[in-house]
Amino acid sequence: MPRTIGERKDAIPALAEVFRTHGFEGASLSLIGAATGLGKGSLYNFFPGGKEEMAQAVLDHIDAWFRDEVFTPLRRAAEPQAGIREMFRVVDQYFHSGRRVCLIGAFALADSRDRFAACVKDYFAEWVDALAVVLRRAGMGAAEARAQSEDVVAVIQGALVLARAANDEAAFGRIMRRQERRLLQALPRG
Amino acid sequence: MPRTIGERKDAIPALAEVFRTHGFEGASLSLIGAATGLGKGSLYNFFPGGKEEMAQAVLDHIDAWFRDEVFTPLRRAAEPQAGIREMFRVVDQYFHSGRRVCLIGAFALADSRDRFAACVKDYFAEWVDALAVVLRRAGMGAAEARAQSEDVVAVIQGALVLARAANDEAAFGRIMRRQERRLLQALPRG
DNA sequence: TACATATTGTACCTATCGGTACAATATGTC
DNA sequence: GACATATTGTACCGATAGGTACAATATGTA
Repeated sequence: MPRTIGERKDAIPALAEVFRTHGFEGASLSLIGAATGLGKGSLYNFFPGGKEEMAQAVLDHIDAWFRDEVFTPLRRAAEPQAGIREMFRVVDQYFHSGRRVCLIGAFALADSRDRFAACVKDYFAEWVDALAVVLRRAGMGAAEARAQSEDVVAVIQGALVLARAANDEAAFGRIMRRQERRLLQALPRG
Repeated sequence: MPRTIGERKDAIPALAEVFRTHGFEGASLSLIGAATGLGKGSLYNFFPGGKEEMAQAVLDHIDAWFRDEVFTPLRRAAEPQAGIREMFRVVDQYFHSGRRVCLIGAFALADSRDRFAACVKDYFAEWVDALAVVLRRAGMGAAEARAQSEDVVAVIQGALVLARAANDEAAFGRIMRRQERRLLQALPRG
C-alpha cells in the first residue's frame, strides 16, 4: 500500500507564493524547486501535469479556502451586519493587509486567464453572489444588492493593485475601511 | 543626415498590445516580432536596451497619454462636474469599455512592478492627485477628496479585473456608471 | 525479511529564450 | 553618382525553459 500522507498538498502554499510573486509564465521550474524544496522528480511525481497542474492545484486550494472562510460564512451569517464585518476582517487578513496580491486577480489580467478561465470566473462570481445574498437578507433589493456587491468586490481588487503599485500597504486598509462603512450604511435598516 | 522620421514610435501601439496581452515575461521576442512586423534587427536598432526598453517606452507612452488626455484636463476643468464626467467618458473609451486591460495595473500585480516601479507608482499617484484636485475645486474637503479619489481609481482597476475575469465587458460599464453617479452626488454643491 | 510501491536525484532531451554580430541593403545628402 | 548613415535579415550565441527517463532509494505492509 502507498503512504496515506499526501505530501502534494504540503507543497501548495509554497507554490502559491511563487505564482503570486512571478505569475504563471515567470514561475520557472527552478524557482518552483527552490521555493518548495522539491526536485523535479518529486514535483512531477505529485503533479504529473507539470506547471499547469501545479497552478490549477493552487487555484483550487484558493477557491476552496474562500468558499469555506468567506463565501459560505457570508451566506449563512446569522446577522448580516456582523457577517459583512467579518468578511472584511478575514479578507484583510488573507491579503496581509495589502502586502499580498490576489493570485486570481493577477491571473485574470494576464493571459493565464484563458488557461484557467473557469476558476477565475467562478471565484469572482461566487464572491459577488455570496455578498449579494447577505445584502438581500438585510433587506436590500435584488438589483441594488448585486450592484453593491459588484462594486465592493471590484474595489477590493483595485485596492490590491493600488497598494502594490504605490508600495503602500496602508492604502489597502484605508480603502477597505471606507468600503465597509459605506456598505453598512447602505443597508436598509442600518 | 539620418532620416527624421522616428519609426520607433510607430511600433509602440503594437508593443503595448503584446505586453497587455502576455505580460512582460510572456511577451517573447518572437511574439513581439510578429505583432510589430519587425525583425530583431529593427527591434534592437530602435530599442538597443531590448525588451526592457520596449516596455519602458510603452509605459512612458501610456503615462504621457493619460497626462495629456485625463490628468491635465481634469485639473484644468472649467466645470468640475463636467470634468469628472469627461474623465469617465475618456477612460471608458481608452479601456474599450472593459475589453482592454490596464497594462500598468497588470504590471503592478506582477513582478514587473519592481522593474518599472517608478512609472507604475507615479501613474496611479498622479491619477488620484488629479482627481482630488478637481474634487477640492468643487468644494470638497482635502481629506474627503483624497479618499474619494483613491476609491474611484481603485474601483476602476478592480472593474477591469472583474470584467476580464468574467469575460463580461458589460460589468465594466455598469461599475463605471455607478461610480460616476456616486461621485457626482458626493460633491458639496452637487 | 521480502516485496510492492512511492519518492527522489540526476542526466538528458528539444525548443525557445533574450541578445549579439554583421553583412546586405535601403535611404538619404551633397 | 558618391558617400555616410540607417535600417534590416540572417545566422548564431550561451542560458534556460518545461519536460522525460530511469536508476537509486526510501517507505510501508505482510
